[in-house]
Amino acid sequence: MKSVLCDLQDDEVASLNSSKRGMFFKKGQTICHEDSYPQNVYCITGGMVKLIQTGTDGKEQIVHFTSEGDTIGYREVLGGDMYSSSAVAMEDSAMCSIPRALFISYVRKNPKVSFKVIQRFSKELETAERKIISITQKPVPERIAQSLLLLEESYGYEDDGMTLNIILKRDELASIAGTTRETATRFLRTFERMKIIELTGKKIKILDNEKLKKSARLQK
Amino acid sequence: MKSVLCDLQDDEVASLNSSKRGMFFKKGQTICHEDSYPQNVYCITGGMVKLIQTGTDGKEQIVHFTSEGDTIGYREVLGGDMYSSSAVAMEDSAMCSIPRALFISYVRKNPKVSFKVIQRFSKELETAERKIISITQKPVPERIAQSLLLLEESYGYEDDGMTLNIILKRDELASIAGTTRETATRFLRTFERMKIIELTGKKIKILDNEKLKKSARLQK
DNA sequence: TTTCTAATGTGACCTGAATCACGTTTTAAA
DNA sequence: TTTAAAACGTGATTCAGGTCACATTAGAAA
Repeated sequence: MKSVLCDLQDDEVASLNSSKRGMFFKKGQTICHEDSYPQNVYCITGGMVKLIQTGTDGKEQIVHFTSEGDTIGYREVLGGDMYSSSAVAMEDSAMCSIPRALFISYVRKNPKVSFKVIQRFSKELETAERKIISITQKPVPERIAQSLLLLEESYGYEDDGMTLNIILKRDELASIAGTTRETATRFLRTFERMKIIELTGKKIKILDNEKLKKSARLQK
Repeated sequence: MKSVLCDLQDDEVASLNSSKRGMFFKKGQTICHEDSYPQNVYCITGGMVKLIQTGTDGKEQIVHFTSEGDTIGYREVLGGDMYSSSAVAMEDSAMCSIPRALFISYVRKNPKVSFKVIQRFSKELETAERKIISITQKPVPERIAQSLLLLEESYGYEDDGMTLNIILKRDELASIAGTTRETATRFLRTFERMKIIELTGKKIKILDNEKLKKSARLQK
């Protein structure tokens, strides 16, 4: 197990192994519900899971993607909050659950683990803040370009070295960029016409990384 | 000192007191610059400080307000990052600085302190995520109402129990709500006409808290 | 395979809010 | 107290992007 718990001591690893429980979710299934009380922290051992929040009018907004090695619900468990987002399997996914109290005790008792959590939170906070700026100040096409770069960073390429190694529906991509399905489609098409990307079904091939970066105006 | 460091051990408090340095900033002065390397963590002992990020076109976006008891720069120090925002004194402000390495060692060595940091980060993350949803999904007037409620929560009222105990320029309020000065003005006026608030100079008096909450559509 | 449903692409239209422009008021400085 | 600069209010205008409507395609189920 990579992630925050990789610095546990031997006896703790043993106790963890006996307490954790393997689980399996089919594509589309919900792992945990927004606004429910977290009983467990989930470590994804396979597949891909999206964290979504439901907005005012029921529109879903993607908060995060998580995949193998990521942990779900630890923010809420450590903060003592309800789940702030629902976790939904985007493909058949496997994970193991760790009881809430146990997870907390690991974090509390292991300075190394604590510090790792701190560093992770710190990164997440930075990302969130950047996203706020981006959404309030950048026009949609830039945000889409930026989202593509984000996906590149997180999931990398397929063997051809150009095709993004993740498959998203248009609404999902739209949700990352903070726009609508239709608008996302339109600008993806624009990028395609500009020979920056190539679309084949849901696959996105990045033809011109430089231009894409330019389109995202990523000075920083 | 409230805040994250209140659980230090005696000898640490002593060492802290000898290492920390009092500082004073005049209104408008910059305490630390975005994208510079953080040498210190600052604890505000008086006054009020805004954290701002500069967007693509140089437009400033307010990320946070901080006042007495708050700490500036610990996110960056703990994450090992550059300052992600500049801190600017909104009024004459006093603070004390703690050297970076010292602060880190306090956090690393004290499980209680670590855990407090974790909880604080957790809260901040939740707030940030909520803000992202809000900005992408709520129209401006709702966001303004929400911003007012946020200010109420953070700064409370003056002695009359109705006037917000913080003074902001229109652009600052606009920046919190993620809009422009003009638009902020307009909707504040609208709220005033609806007898929800009353504006006297920069002072904002909340006449009808219920209606305000309704305007923010704060189901959650 | 066929059938049904979900996902997608695209044009037409509409609107919320940004931008522009400018007069007025407030604040700070001299 | 005068003066200059910053902050504010408000109307007119513009436009990015959301919404709607519908045709097309892809995927899943039967």
